[in-house]
Formats: sequence, structure tokens, C-alpha cells
Amino acid sequence: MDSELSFTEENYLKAVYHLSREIGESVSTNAIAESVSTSPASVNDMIKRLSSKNLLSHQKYKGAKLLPKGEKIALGIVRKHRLWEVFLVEKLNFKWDEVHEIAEQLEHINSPLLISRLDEFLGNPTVDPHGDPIPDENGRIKETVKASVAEVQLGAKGVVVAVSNDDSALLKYLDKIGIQLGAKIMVTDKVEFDGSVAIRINESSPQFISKPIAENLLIKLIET
Amino acid sequence: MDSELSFTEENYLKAVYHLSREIGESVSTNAIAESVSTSPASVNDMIKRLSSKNLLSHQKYKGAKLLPKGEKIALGIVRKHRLWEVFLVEKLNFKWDEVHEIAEQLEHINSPLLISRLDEFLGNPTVDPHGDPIPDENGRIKETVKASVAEVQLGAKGVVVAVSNDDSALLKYLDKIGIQLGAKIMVTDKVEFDGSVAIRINESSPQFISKPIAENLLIKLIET
DNA sequence: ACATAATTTTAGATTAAACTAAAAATTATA
DNA sequence: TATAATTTTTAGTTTAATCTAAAATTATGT
Repeated sequence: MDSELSFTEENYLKAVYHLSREIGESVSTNAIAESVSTSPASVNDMIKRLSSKNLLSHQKYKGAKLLPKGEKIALGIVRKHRLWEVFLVEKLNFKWDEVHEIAEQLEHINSPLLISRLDEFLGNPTVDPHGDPIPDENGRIKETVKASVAEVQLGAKGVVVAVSNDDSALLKYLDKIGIQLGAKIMVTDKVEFDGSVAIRINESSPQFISKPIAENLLIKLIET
Repeated sequence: MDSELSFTEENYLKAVYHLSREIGESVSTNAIAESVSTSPASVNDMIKRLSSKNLLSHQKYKGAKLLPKGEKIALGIVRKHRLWEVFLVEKLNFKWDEVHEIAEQLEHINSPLLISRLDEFLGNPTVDPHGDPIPDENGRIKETVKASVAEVQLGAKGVVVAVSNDDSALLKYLDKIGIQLGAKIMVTDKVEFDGSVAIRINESSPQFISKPIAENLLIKLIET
């Protein structure tokens, strides 16, 4: 039942999971090969292994897709990865962009009890520091929606994931008011007259940003 | 330089390190085999591998001993293991005796920055929840000394590691006053007249225990 | 529609880490 | 000190995961 997968097998399942989101259900041998940095021949071998364990299905020359069992395992790995990222950023003061490699290792630690305790310790977070959703213990995941701060409704919360304009003056200004990628935003007021928006950045006191700024500030919405 | 050892190689080095402490510098093939749950033949192969990397030395039929490079690596693994154990007990509320298996996995995570941040997050602990010393970042380790609470001096601190008497009445009493294996003890007073001792248990307020109890309560002393 | 390009699969080899069985060396014992 | 018992080493296999090279299949462009 708890099939005791190898590190490598887990990484393949995770790769197929992520590629399925990006390109669609069925994922090509080549795409997987690039994703896990190996040859298509090796991928082919592994696809056979994982198929024989009923974790994914494949037809010759038609690519692979996750079966329910495989998807559940992949979601478990994604859950662990994202919870560890929250830990690294919130508790160990790592930056947004320093955590991926370490989480790639930690995601393979196998202890359901550890993960449930960690989840609790972190306050049951629903998104990771990049604004990506954390699957729950049953593998259920809420897809997050990307939107500009200008278009979301009053009270909306989210994580800054991009700035849709690379004008350095804008980036400089955002940095000045405390907004980096990964910053947590909550919309506390919206002024109809000029389209300006008041936002709370990382729990600090609210401040207004103008409509053009709000339009260029993209967040991933966190459901509450 | 940073030789990129496999999980397995690391476990062998760690086993040789621990066995060296127990039996003496040179460790037999058989002892290693038992320790890592494999055959003497496999151990022999691995001894050759690790010798060729100058991590340990061996002469045919004379056992293996760690070379400085190998010992440093082993101490690094022990450091990680014990820091993670502190994390699991202090932050995730695991019990003293639930953490070993999880730490066996976590000790192989490779990120010096992660470990230095974790160390800091935990307040630079010097001993793990079992009272065993945590090597510093350079592999220096202070051996801990075992003693009864009756014989240590005023102000001594330690971790309860054993009770030298299995009378159930004693165990019951200790449990009642909040002493389990892993409890942190500090001696706050010593009465010469009857040999009773006041101790602070896990930061709570001091209470007296009689001489016979103190004599049977063994701790590992923490240097301060 | 067919030649060429790209992708995927097969076949055969390699490496790390294990195993079993048996030979060799060492240590213990009578 | 010869022989038995134990320990260690060697030799030969096995399995997971990889690789290269070549064959098979599918996709593309004119």
C-alpha cells in the first residue's frame, strides 16, 4: 500500500504532476527528460516501472499521465515541499528565492506525523512563500488565481508573484514601500474616484498606492 | 573537496564513528555489519570504497578506523542528527523516544546554511534531548559525563538519562513529580544534613528529593 | 504524399550497492 | 600445536538507475 518509492521515483511523479498542470494531462517522454535532467531513454524505463506500479498510465509514443494513486503521491510531495518552504522562510529567515533547493531535499523525508506536526507548528498555512497553494493531508488543493491588485475586491489577500512592467522606477518604488516578491498583501480600502487602493503589506499598517501601481502589481489570491 | 557522499556512505561513516566510541579506535567488519544491518561482505566492499577516498584506513583482517577527513564528516552528520532531534522535541512537541528515526532521515539533508540557521533558531543548543553533546560547526565535541544527582555539585545542570533501579514505586514517584527520561534538571540546593537535594525540573520551580532518590537518578551533565 | 525531422522506444553496457557461497586468514581451544 | 570455530575476504550475481547508439514511430513542410 505505502509503496516505499525511491527518491528518484518520487521525483518523476512530481515532474509529471507539474508538467500536467503546464501542458495538459498527457506528458511527453522528452518533456519529462528535460524536467528531470536525464535522457528520454531513462525516462522510458522509469515510465514502465511506474506504470507497472499503477502510478501512471502510458501508451507507446503517446506520453504518460498520472493515475489517481500516482497523483495522490505527487500531491503529498508537493505538500511537503511547500510546507518546508514556509518553515524555511517564516522560521529560519530564508529569502523567498533561497528555499527551493533545500525543499527539494526535505520533500522526500518520509514521516506523516512529522508533516502533520510541522503543519500545525506553522499555523496550517494554505499557500507557500511563492503564493502557490499547499495541498491538504488528503491531497486536495485549491488552485490559486492570479490577479492585479487593482481588480480584486475589498478585503482580498494575496502574495506578490510578479510585476507586469519592468520599469525600474516602479520596481524601485515598490521596494521602497516594502514590496518584494513573496510579500503578503491585503486590500483594506478602495477609492472609486481615482482607482487608488489601500493595502496592508506584511501585516504593517495600510498605505495607499495609485491605480497605475495597483494595476501592475500581480498577486496570487489566498482564499479565506 | 566536498566529496558528495551517498546516503549509504554517510551511514557507514557514522556507524564507524559510534562504534569507535564504544569499542575503541579500530572497528571490526562484523561489528559494522551488525550496526548497519548488512553482511560482512558488503561492509568489506564499502570499507574499500571509503578507504580509497581517504575517509578511513584499514588493514586486512584488522578492522577499520576513521581518518581525520572521515571523522569530520561523521561529526557533521552527528551534529545534524542531534540538532534535528532538538527541533523535533522543542518545536514540534515530539517525545524523547519518537525522534530517532526521523532524525536518521533528516541528518542526510545537505545544506550548511540550513544547519547554521537551524542551530541559531534553536538557540545554539549544546546537547540533544538524550543529553548527548552536539558537535560544533568545526566538529568539536565536548564529551558528556554521567553522574547521579546526589554526587553533582550545586548549580549543576543535566538531562535525565537513566534510573539505576527499576523499583516501580520509584519510577511512579519520579513520573508524578514530572521526571521522565530527557527531563532537564538543575540542582538548586543541597542539604548536608540528610543528603536531600533541591532540583528544578524542566524550568519549573525547585522541589526537594531525598538522598536515596537522588542517588538513583542519573543525568548527563551539561557544561555551561 | 512523401521525404525529412523530431520524438520515442529498444538493446546493450555501466555503476553503486547489495546479496550468497565459498575460500582464506585469524583466533580460540583442547 | 594441531584442529575447530570465528571472522574476514574474494568471487560471482542481482537490482535500480543510468548511459549511448540505433531502430521504430509520429509529425511536419513543401
